Amino acid sequence: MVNPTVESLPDERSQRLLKTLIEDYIREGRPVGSRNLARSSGLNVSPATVRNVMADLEEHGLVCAPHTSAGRVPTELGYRLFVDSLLRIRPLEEDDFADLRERLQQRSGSGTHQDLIQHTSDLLSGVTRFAGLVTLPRRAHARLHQIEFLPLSERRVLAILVLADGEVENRVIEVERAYRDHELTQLANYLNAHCAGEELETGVRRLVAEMKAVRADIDQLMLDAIEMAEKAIAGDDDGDYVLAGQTNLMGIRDLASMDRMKELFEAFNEKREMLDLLERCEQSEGVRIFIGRESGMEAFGDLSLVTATYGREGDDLGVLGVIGPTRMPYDRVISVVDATAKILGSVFNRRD
Amino acid sequence: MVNPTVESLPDERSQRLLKTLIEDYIREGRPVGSRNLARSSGLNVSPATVRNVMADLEEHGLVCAPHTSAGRVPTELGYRLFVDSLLRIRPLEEDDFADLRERLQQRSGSGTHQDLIQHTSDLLSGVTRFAGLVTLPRRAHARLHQIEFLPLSERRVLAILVLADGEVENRVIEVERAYRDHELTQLANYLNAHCAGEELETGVRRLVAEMKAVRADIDQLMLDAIEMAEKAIAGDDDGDYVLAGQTNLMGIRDLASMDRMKELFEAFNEKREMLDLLERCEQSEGVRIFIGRESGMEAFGDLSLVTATYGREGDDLGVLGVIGPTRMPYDRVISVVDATAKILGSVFNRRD
DNA sequence: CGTTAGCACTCTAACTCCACGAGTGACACA
DNA sequence: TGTGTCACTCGTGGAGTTAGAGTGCTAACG
Repeated sequence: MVNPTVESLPDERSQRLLKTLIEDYIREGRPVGSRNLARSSGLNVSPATVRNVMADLEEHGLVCAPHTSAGRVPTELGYRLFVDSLLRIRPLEEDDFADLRERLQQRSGSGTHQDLIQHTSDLLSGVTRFAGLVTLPRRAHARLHQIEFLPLSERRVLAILVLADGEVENRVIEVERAYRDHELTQLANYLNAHCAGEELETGVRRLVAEMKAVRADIDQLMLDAIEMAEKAIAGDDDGDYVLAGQTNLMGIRDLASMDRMKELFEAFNEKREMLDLLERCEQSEGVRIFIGRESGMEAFGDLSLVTATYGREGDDLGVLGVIGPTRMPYDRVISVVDATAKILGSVFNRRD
Repeated sequence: MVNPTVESLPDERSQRLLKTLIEDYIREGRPVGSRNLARSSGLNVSPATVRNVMADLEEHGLVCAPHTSAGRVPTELGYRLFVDSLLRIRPLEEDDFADLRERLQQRSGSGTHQDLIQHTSDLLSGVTRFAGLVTLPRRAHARLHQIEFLPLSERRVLAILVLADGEVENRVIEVERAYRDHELTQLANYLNAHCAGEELETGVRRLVAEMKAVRADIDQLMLDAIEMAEKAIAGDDDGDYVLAGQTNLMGIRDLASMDRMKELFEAFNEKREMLDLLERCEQSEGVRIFIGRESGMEAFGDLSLVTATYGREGDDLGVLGVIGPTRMPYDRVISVVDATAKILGSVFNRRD
């Protein structure tokens, strides 16, 4: 298989034809034949010429014909080359961008992260008419505002983490011995004095480091405080995501069979595989696109995924994106995903 | 339309035939003809006789023929009469019951309500191979174990409700003036002393009543405490439910079209209509069955809903059930739903 | 009078046949 | 190298056919 760069198609005309072919196919959804392609490409060539070019493209693995006497359809490789080299994405119109920001911010003031994420996912789904997808922001980088401990029973303590952005989290932790009320208050005071304003993980890690440094005057209080803190922040940071508008995917897959749909929805429910996939996105800046099976998910058949990371100031918080048919209007979806990521990032920025 | 009681079918034989017809249809899924019905009914009658009976049943609106020369299919009215009068439900085998209990309890120890409910829903879905449905337990009747207040900022206080069953809830409440730490502690102490162990609503209501009674020695502390408490418990008690195994419904609806499926899934996502429906179930004891459009939901086409309330000691906490094709094995589903409700109720009972 | 056998009729599902249109590959020619 | 042409292929959709299942009706039977 040829490396799918634009170099594999040296001549301008082939590129032009592939581009219009894919655009036409995205628009119409049926294999496009040489006559139509010749016309809509704007090139002044005959269908026969187009057929020759098509034969070349087919050899490069960029298009294929579903059967002998049908038009051509782009392959995954074709799409790949299309989005990588042929597609000109213009950023969202200023109006649309403002509209998007408006609709996202109107919910950003109040409510939990969960609400905001849900709303963002709905928004992505609503605007694109495909499925929207947003991971919950990673908490590891959340800054601690305050921590409190509440005795629940003999050996169980409730830790309450208030984060800088207003989120509150409860963790029930098991402890070795019974603590008295004032002890817990003391522990909390100690931690609040030493870790407030810091990121959860680094805060605790710094404490441990300090402890080792001044080994001399370690007292039981500090030891307990650190142990508590470690237990409290060691929450289920396994990640999760919110999916919206799955139903938009129904009836998409060209002759969408129930079985494949079922398989897909079950994959969404499992979440594990999806999270793996999304994690892979987190590593790259900007918009990332998985076409069809490139995602590595079997159930993804004719679906593609367009993602971007969102975060504040270079610090990634999570991933958002859109799942739609491989045959989707990439330019628009890409702009929307990109813009939404930027807006969501700025919302988190402001919250902090 | 005739009242669908067993009285409308005075003779034994008609009932017997309707029963076998529905059983056969549930098993096979195709219209059943007179020859087959005559045989499988066990009655020693000829197909011709059966045809005569069928004509009667059709007149009563209990069965209908999809087209002239097909067998008969039960109508919604037919199913109604079937489940109301014809169906003998034997309670679950002791083994199956124990198995169910086992599988539910293995998760009951740890975890939040949400986890338990999710698991129950999964269980219902897994055992019946249809969609499981469980509402979150109403909190109004939850008993308070402890309440604490944490200052967040000038005018915002975080209320932490620890309930008797180990659930913890956070509420951010807006207050009129800034409270100092020790004031909040005092308020919490007051409330803990006076309301612990009581149900949220009754506790506060009793406080208000007491306050009115001893109008004389009301001090500001009490006033503030009550106001706080009212704000704290006035949470979003709008209810919610957990649905599992929706995918089991795909491919059910006889020639399941994507469009109807989509409509249905969207109804599930809306939740509002579903919650209305479930609320109606809460009023009756025991198992309740909605057949097809009886539910009042358009999207429910050929689906039926079997529900039961779960709770502790006559005190309803919520509703659970199974959504499946109208053509479902009611005896089994009913037993499973009934048993699950009982088991879940006892789990909550023990937690308390 | 209820039950049964027989019969003509109806409807569906599955199959074949066929014609049409869209599109292709190959080849010869400018 | 590009173009026009021609024979060929393939999927689609409609028409016609058949087989099977099942019905309603009627007349006969106990």
